[in-house]
Amino acid sequence: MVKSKFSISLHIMTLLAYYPGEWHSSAKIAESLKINPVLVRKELIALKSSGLVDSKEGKNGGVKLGKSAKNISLADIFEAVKGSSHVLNLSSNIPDVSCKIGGQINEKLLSMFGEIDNAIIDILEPQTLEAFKNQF
Amino acid sequence: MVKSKFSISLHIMTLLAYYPGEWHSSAKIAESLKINPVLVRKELIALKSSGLVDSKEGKNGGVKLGKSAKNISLADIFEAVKGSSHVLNLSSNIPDVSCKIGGQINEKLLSMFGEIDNAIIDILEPQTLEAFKNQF
DNA sequence: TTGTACTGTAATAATTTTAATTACAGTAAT
DNA sequence: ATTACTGTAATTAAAATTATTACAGTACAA
Repeated sequence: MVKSKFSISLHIMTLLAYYPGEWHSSAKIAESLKINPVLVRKELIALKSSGLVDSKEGKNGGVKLGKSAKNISLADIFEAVKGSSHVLNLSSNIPDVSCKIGGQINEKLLSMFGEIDNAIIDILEPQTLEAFKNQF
Repeated sequence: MVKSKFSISLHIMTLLAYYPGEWHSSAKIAESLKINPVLVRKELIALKSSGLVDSKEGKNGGVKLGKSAKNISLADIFEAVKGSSHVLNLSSNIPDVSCKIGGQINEKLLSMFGEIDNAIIDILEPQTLEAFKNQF
């Protein structure tokens, strides 16, 4: 998981929650986040497939929340962004498999990464997008 | 925090715990992890300054655990690696500060990142390096 | 007292990852 | 038809990560 994607997606979702009911174009969102519109549209792919946002093509199109901010938790956003990856990574190189530790450590690490992801989900679960946007 | 550094440091620490009492050279460690020896020595900087490893210069030098694996938790290693950074990051660009949300979101995100780091520490705290290395 | 095998660290190069840009087909409103 | 969007692919640019090279400093040991 790219470490800054959660920040970007949560920022997008907060904008949508702050101005509910409106269709937001990726260009306007990108202007606010100061990132490229194509990157916004790419971030939206995961959020859409999780049902967190709806999009409309064509003139006056854009994106809006797929459900009420009260019914979206920050864990929902985190899980959408994370997908099947983890917040932590293995080393890019495969360790020496002839070594007792090197041959087995990656599987142990991967299961630990799953626990770590779940610990993050647990603390984000009770936090709603509604409450988050109301801070602003 | 670089996402793969925890994996690298934990692998190093596991090797040291598996063969306690010996001085391990960065070259041997690097060979086992299949990474560059200089990268190993750089990883060791944080582990040394946290007292988790001792090092010895000169011939027959190397590194070994700074204390018993029973007294090292995986959280100790995580915190050493993490330092003052977070596992998640802000977007690399500064959002539009004239926007109600853009002007304030980074501080909210940073405090959330602190909570996330702490949640990880909480689940790693009860896990000792001794128990981890005994899996192999 | 010299050779050997290390750490520590800096500087640079190579590689990989991430983000930006360009381009354009498809869609829908007007 | 024109305009303003999404969706997506392809390419380029920039940034981050990792590897490599180099060498001063240290300690052991012949």
